[in-house]
Formats: sequence, C-alpha cells, structure tokens
Amino acid sequence: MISLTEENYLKALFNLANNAGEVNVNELSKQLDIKMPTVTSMMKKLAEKKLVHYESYKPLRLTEKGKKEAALVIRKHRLTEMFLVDKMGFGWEEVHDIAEQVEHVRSAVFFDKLDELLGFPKIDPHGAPIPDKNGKFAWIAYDKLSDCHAGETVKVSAVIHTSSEFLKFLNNREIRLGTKIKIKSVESFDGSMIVSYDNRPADTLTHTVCERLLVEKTK
Amino acid sequence: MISLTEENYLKALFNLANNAGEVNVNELSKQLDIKMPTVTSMMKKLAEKKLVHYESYKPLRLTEKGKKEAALVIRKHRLTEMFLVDKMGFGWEEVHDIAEQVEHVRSAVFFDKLDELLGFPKIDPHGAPIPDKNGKFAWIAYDKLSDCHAGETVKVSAVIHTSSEFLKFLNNREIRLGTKIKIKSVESFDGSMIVSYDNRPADTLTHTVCERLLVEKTK
DNA sequence: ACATTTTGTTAGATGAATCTAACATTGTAG
DNA sequence: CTACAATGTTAGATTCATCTAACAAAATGT
Ligand SMILES: [Mn+2]
Ligand SMILES: [Mn+2]
Ligand SMILES: [Mn+2]
Ligand SMILES: [Mn+2]
Repeated sequence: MISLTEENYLKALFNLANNAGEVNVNELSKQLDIKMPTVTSMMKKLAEKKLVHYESYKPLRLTEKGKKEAALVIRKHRLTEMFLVDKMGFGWEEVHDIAEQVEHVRSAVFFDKLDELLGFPKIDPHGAPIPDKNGKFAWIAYDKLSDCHAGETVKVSAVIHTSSEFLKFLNNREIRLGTKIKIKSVESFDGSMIVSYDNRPADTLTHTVCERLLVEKTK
Repeated sequence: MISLTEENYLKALFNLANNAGEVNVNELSKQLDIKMPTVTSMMKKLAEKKLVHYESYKPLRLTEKGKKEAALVIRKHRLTEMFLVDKMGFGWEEVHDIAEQVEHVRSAVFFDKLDELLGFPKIDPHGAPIPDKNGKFAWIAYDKLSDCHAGETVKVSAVIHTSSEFLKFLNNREIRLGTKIKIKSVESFDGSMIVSYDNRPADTLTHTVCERLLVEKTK
C-alpha cells in the first residue's frame, strides 16, 4: 500500500528524473517544499519498499517498480485534469491543484470510468502524454518553439512548466494547443520571437515563453 | 482549518445525532470503527475548536458551528454522489466509498461546478437532501413504507441505511426512487408486505426492507 | 591544496491520529 | 442497595510525516 505522501514523492521523483534518470535529495526537497532530512528518511522508507534505489550521498533513482507506480499516479493526475477540462468546463489553468488531490482517490473503477468517458485520451490538457494502465508512456518528440527558426510555421502541441500564471498569460494571448504560429523573425540578442497566429497582429514572445512551448513543425 | 479526519468525525456526529441531537462516545466509536479513547481525545480537540460541546461523561453535542461544518461536508459528499450517478453513469450502490474520499477535496470552485452542472439538485441519488451553501437542510417528511397500510399506493422517495448490499438488493427487485408501490396486504405477525409495482408479479418485502424505504403517499 | 559553499545525513523533537491497559463513572438488575 | 455490566477517561506507547540543530561529505574556486 502506497500512502498519499509516498505517491507525491514518487511523482515528484519521476518528473524530475525525466532526462538523467537521477535526482538529488536537494532538488527533490525543493520540488516538494520539504526539508532535506525529511526527504532522506522518506527515501530510506521507499528503498525498503523497493521503490527507489538509495545509497548515502548518491543520486536517487526510481526502481522499475517505482517508475511504474509513479506513472500510475501521473496517469490518475492527467486523467483527472482531462476530465475537469473536457467534461466539467474548467480552464487548463485551474485544474492542477484539484487533480493534485483527486489523484489520490483509491478506486480503480473511478479512474477507469474517467478514461472511458474521455474516450481513452492519449494526452492531457497541457499536451502531456497519459500513461497506459501498465504505466507505459507514448513519448512524443516535440521541439521547443525556442529551437525553431524564422520563416517556419509550427503548431503548439504541449506546454511545459504549467504554472497557473503562465497558462493565464497564454490565455490572454489566445495561445492554446493547436494554435499555428508563424515565426516572422528571431532577435538574436535575447532569443525573443516576433510571431503571428490566428490573424492577430504580430506579437513578441520572450525567450522564456518560447522555451515553454513545445511545437510540431508543419510543412 | 478542519482536517480530513475531523471532517469524518463531524459528519458521523451529525448523522448519528439526527433525532436526539445527542450522541454517545460509544456509538460514535462504533460508527467510525475507532476505539473509545481515540474518540474522547478527538472530542476534546473539537471542543477546543468550538465544534462540539464536550463534558466528561455527558453525551456529545455539536455546536452550531459544528453543525454547519458537518452539513457542508455532507453537502460535498452528496453533490459528489449525485455527480457520479447522474453525470458519470455509476450505480447508486457504487458511489458512497468514492464520495467518502472526494468529499475532502479542498476546492470551492470544484464543488460549485458540480452543483452547477447538476442544476443545483436538492436531493442525492438516495433521496437524501443536499444542504445549501450555508449548511441549511430542506427536510422533507417522508413515511416509512413499514408504517403504511394495505390498499395504499406510495412512491419510493428515499432509502435509509444505504449499504451497497441493500442497494444491490433493490436493483435486483428493480426498485428505485420514483417506483410506485401498491400495498396488497401486510402480514401482521412479521410486518412483511405483499406488494406490486411496475406490472411485475406480486412480491413480498420483509419488514427490514420496508423500514428502510421512505415513501410519499399518492392519492 | 586548502577554504568555503553546497549538499546530505544523523539525532532528537514534535504533532496528528491511532492503539492497549488500567482505572473511573454511570446505569441496571436483582 | 449493592453488584455487575456498560460506558467513558487517563496514561502511556506507536506510527507517520514533519521539523531543527549539529555534523559529515562532496563540490567548487582560487
Ligand atoms: Mn498537473
Ligand atoms: Mn498529490
Ligand atoms: Mn453516501
Ligand atoms: Mn470521508
């Protein structure tokens, strides 16, 4: 049995590990806003349960079992977010905090029903993939808008760092998943882009914004 | 701030208090499946928070504040159950355990949205009233089927003791809210009733069943 | 290479919610 | 009215998740 608290640690570990596969105690501590000694002791507990590999002073790594359990929590989170947006009419900027709680509901039928009512969605409202019931992800390789070039037209496919503030900013600019953005020019000194989309007047997106938008190139 | 645990105690107190307004430590202990000393110490804590009146060896009573908070938890529970049945397609026998968890989600907008999507329902899937946002109940005075007489035709309006087993029994008999039951005869020695409804063959309902069905008399 | 900073661990304390064992009060049945 | 049963409280222990203070290891920079 994995407690609510343990589920949150596993999810945070998984999300931080994305590239290297390794996470520092310090990083995890900051991510969860929990002090390092608490994290150390929880890591020992999760190691007992064979969910993480733990050795003193070494970076943390999820075991295969840990990765699977983490993926299943992420599945519950993302199905919840999708349901809140698609079926309940919430904005994509409103759903994270609610999903952070609902993801801990213990009921297989509940999440199966969400999945079914949503038509077995593959991505969540922020474009992130929803793992299947075995915890397998269908990773999709998107480009950061900030890595694209003047003259290209791209489709917004996902957002990273999905803080409510950033999502509200995108709402103001009327940028959503699916928006086709034409890159007019790129300022080489600060990486900001002058873009147009949806017949709006040309607009500037800062490098910070462009780094957080994942896109697909359209030919 | 009222913890999840405290919310469950308040709800149990409220539900047990229905008539007398008073609840024994022992009753509450059994209801929650928590030992008496634990209940006593929680009562002292809730008394500190002005949610219950507590005096040693005296029956427990919710304060007005406690009643209101309890009603608001019940509101969240019942809105959740209603949503699960009406909007998600669960059976009325499946929803209690899920609602028991979802009721603790901390998000006013979430429950407001449920309420709105449901069209501000007044009763839950078991016929129980849903308190308003101020914790006020619109009590409806129903009769127990067991208090009705041969020859009367009544409409099932609510069920009490909504265990999954009892609800599945009603499913098998195709008895739901709204079913019109004609009382053919009452066995005086055991209180069982021979009834007919929905053009089904006459059927016997034991006293135990009749006590748990709340009905309205139809003229 | 050493001093300093950053990161990580150990030890011990705390608060919430639970338990058992022992004792106290209240209610009840002869 | 007394004895026994039922109910309730107190005291002390446990588990979980957290913290702070002190110490230890690793990384960094001059
Ligand atoms: Mn989220
Ligand atoms: Mn969470
Ligand atoms: Mn219920
Ligand atoms: Mn509950």
